[in-house]
Amino acid sequence: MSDHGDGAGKDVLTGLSNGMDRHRSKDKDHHSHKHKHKDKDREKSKDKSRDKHKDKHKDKHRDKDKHKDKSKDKERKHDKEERKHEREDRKHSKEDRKQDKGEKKKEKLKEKSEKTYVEVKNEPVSEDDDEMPLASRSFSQTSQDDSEDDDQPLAFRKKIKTEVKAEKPVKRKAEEMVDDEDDGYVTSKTKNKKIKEEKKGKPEKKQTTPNGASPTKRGKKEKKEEEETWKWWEEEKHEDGVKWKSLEHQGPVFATDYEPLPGNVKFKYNGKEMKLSSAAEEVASFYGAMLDHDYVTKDVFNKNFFKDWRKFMTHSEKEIITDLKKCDFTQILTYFKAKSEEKKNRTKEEKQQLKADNEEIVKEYGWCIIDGHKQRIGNFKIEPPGLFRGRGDHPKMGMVKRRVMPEDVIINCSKGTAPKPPPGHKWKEVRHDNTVTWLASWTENVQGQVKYIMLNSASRLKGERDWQKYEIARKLKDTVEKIRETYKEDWKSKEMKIRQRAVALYFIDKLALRAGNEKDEDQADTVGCCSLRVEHITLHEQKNGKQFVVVFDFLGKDSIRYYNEVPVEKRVFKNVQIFMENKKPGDDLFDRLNTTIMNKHLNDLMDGLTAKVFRTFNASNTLQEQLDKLTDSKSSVTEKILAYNRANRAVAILCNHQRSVPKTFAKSMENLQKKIDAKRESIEEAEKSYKDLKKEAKKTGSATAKSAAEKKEKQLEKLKEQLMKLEVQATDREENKEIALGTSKLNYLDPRISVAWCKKHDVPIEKIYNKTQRDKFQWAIDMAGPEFEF
DNA sequence: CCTTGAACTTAGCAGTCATACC
DNA sequence: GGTATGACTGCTAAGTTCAAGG
Repeated sequence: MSDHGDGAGKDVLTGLSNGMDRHRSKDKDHHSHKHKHKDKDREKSKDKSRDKHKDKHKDKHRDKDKHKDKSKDKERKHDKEERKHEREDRKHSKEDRKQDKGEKKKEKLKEKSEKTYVEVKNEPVSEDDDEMPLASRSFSQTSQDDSEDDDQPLAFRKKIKTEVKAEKPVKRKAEEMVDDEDDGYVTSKTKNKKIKEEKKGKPEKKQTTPNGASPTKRGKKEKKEEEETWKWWEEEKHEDGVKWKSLEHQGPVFATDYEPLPGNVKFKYNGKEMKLSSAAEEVASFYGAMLDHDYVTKDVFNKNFFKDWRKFMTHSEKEIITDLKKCDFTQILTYFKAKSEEKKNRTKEEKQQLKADNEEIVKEYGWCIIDGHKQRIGNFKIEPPGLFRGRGDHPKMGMVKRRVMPEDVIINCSKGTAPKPPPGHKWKEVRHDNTVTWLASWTENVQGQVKYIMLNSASRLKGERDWQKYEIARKLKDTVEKIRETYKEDWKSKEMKIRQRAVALYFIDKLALRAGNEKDEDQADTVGCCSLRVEHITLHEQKNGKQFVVVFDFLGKDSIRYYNEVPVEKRVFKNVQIFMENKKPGDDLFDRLNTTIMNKHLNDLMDGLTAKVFRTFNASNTLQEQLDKLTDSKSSVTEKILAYNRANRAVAILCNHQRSVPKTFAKSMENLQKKIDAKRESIEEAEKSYKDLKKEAKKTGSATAKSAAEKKEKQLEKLKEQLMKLEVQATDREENKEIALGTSKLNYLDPRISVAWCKKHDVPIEKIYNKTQRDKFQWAIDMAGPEFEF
């Protein structure tokens, strides 16, 4: 097992017949309580036998068969229930840890060395058969020193760090100022004037022309010019930490005011009509509009909603409405449905008018002027109020997301250019912080996180960072072999922490796992590499003819299931065995590790290296390899594109980018199959008549018959070709049904690889990237020649 | 050191749009 | 001309990372 270099997981990468069993975990279906209970029971029995590995394995096997039965959803339910049970355990252990932290250093030290000792004792068993008796000897002997070592250098490091910090000038903080009028006045004012002039100049031209003769042509032309002119990648970069010199914008667009329901739309409680206060009605309508959605079948959702809804009720409403089950929102739903129907049926003119209105808003608020250049803003609209739709098993789903007011919003811009708040309102604050890239921000009430208005991905600010990201990934390509040697060496380390780190890094490298930060209890329970728990992996000395197989089965980001059976090096296998010893299913697999430790180590190995760089590197590298492998320069453009898509798919599989099977998938597949069958039939027919014609031509020898036969032959060929195309389409679609290509294309694949490939193989870039993507990757399209290699 | 929070990237979904197809 | 379908876009949740403060 020394194949690491090209990583397993990659043998899978043609993406065509992947050995990985990946399943989506979202449960979209309604689930009956029956299932729940069943799962619960199963779960219980599992709990009982959790310390017996054999039983556990069995259990997992059963699970897998179940997957193959396509009962993914049930499966996930099971996972969930399981987690719920074990959450308790986790809480405890977490609390223990927290307590640990709180205690005095000396005690901590003692405890630590004790723990190390325990682990050490187990060590030799597994190490013995491997190859280093040395380690086993030194391990237990030095363990105590180790723990001291462990602590001491840390203390030293800390000192050094603080010293260094003290010397360094503190990072420039925003000069948080309540708006304009003050010192920097003259300079900023003059600067602003310049900008304003520029700004004034352009839009005015723009606005006048559309009213004139040929609006569309002219508009397009100008837009093009604007977007294509700024080749920021040929300009000098900003000094460290500074994100802009000048920034001017119009502020965000707020959600439209609440529009009360018409009088004939009635909410009913306990069968009786009831007029709600405006605030309560608004929240009720959020719920009513979602009545068809799966969310409303979930207890957590309903509970959260109801609790929050009551906060918006008047006193008397609160008294009456005490049970969500007695609420009847159906008229509200009907109303919204009718409304969207109406929307669909609007006349052309109305639609056009609407479109024009929207464009007007974009023109006004969708752009900013940054360092003298007009750039598109990504999300200039403030999120409207509604019910929080967390993904997966989110404890906060259904909570009311409040309406954001100007008073909640912080504006960030150049001095003296602050946009006016909507009439009758004030901004929460106006600041001028050029060390950040956001134009406006507010704190959302459900999770308490800050939300930002930022630039579009075609902007310099985003593009530059994107470019930089890929440069770091390329740098990793040069050093990755060395890093691999290092961590392989570390598998043998006598220090548990280092071993864990090395094994985790191996997974990150080989499987492109995410780092895996710790999460709070009030978020969905998902994990990444460092936060894997014992319950997420199972070990098999032997599985499907392969040795030392680790089976990963966990919910990752967005509660997407990751399932993968991975043959690993023996040493890794043994190490994981050790990590799992004496642990409950809910315990951390890498109990000595977190993302901070991992990233710190990575940064020591290479400047700028973090866990996620491996994902970028892995993805881009894979694309390059696959393209080189799959592209036949003699083939047609269509075939080349197929090759590209396959390479892309390989990456998507590696990164576990899934999507739900499109709702219409089965149907459209059926249609396609019908087409294929029809085509087959007509081929048969054509074949028959061709034979007949040929016979006749032979018999009669007439020229007309002969040419008719030839004609038929050609037709036949054409038909066959069409059939082939359809078949390719069918397999392509089938292979793609659960895989999302977009995410990797947008976030992980160095666009220069694709651009170079297009240039080298004479494939028009439009075939690979749509307009938005071309905008985003402008820099790459401009700078990468056919010779570029990742 | 550990926790928390800010800032920025990555993610899938749902609605809309464009286009192929009848 | 209408409809079905896939592509695209907007949306916003959910990650990662870094740095500050306790």
